Amino acid sequence: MTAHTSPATATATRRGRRPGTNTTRRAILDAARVRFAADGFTATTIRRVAADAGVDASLVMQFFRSKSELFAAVMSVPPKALTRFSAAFEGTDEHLGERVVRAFLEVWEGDDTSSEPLMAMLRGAIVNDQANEQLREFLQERLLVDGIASRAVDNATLRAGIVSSMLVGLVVGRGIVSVPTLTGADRETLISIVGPAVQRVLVPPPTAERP
Amino acid sequence: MTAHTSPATATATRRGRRPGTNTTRRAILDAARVRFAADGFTATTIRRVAADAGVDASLVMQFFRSKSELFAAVMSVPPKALTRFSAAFEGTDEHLGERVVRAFLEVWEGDDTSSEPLMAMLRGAIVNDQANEQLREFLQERLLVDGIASRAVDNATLRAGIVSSMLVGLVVGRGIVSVPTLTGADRETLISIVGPAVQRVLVPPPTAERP
DNA sequence: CTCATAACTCAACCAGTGTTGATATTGTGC
DNA sequence: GCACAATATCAACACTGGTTGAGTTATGAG
Repeated sequence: MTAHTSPATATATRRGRRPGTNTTRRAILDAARVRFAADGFTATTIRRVAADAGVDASLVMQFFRSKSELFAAVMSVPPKALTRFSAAFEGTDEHLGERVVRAFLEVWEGDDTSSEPLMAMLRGAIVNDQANEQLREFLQERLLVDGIASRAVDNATLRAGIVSSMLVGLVVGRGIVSVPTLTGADRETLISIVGPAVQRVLVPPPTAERP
Repeated sequence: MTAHTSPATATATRRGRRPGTNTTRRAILDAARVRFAADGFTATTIRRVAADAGVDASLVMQFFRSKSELFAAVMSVPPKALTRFSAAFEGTDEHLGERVVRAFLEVWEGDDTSSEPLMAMLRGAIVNDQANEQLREFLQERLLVDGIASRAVDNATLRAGIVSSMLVGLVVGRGIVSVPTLTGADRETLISIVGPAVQRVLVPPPTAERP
């Protein structure tokens, strides 16, 4: 809504290269990240991103070759997030579930800037093949596997995948579907309820589990 | 891919009303259900649905007034599913979690015909407002609430929402993202792992839960 | 200074897509 | 049999949205 036909700055709609330092590429990326995270892949148009960045649409195409590549440049699992998860696995089994849930929620619902690529990935996963593959890989390999693989449990990988997908479901319910009950709950309450459940999946009690 | 310019049947591309009984409306609905469930809302075009049904696109518009209404006619939570869930709550607390998970998976991954409306709803939930609202309502009210509301637990509604969204996440991981580990696991294994976790959310042990 | 090159904008193309109005054929009630 | 409604196709409109090619202005190396 800000800049459309005539940006507020003095630059106006001049025709050629802009004077001064070169910030535009970054600006486009920022705008794209926001849009893709908020509106999803199909609902986000290049023209809109360009407008948000105060730039012509064709420039976007010149920097990134296509809409898909622009999306790919934005949608990702930040390495920070992966580190965060690995860290959650250090230490004893005792409150493992709780730690994992906390890490998950903090990473996904942290400050907007860092969670946007994740949201973009989620929202794109249904329509865009790259996002779908990225999410699959995330759920399959990158997330809890290396953490849990070292633990001596049956179906370790499966358990990791289950926990991941379930927590993604929780995030979707809060952030995309916006279920009032879920959005209304504060993080700690959520952790106190979900934590033990996740614990139960990751570290099953030795007594039961076999009918 | 089948019928486009010249359907395989003898009807050819005749101009007016077809002789015989009237099946076309149902055919359109069937085609739409399949497409919406498989490709999602935006990726599904009216022309494609029409082609699948062996019909001109404008006829689809005549029966259902718009793409959204066609989608609305297809995407839904079948009453059968709701009944199934209610039934899962009858009986003791003891294996409640297991029963709920089983009901959930059976309903969502049953024969294609009955699960397609649910899948359509899921795939549409990101792009289409109606689907989003329907899913929200499903997670919020229709699902486990009436079942769990009668039980004397703190945060009963919240717990219901948590379980629902987590199980939706599981279904998404299996059916939409197609995580190999998850798709590879058979339903009973899944139930045996997820059941206790869900149990832990719905019927928390009286001893713990307060740090 | 000069000139290649990078950073820009403009106008337009092109393919789809939802949607509509006109028309043709069949069924049905009188 | 006949008018009217229901069922069907066809052609085309309006519009969006990704993508492209040509032209315009700054930067930076030689």
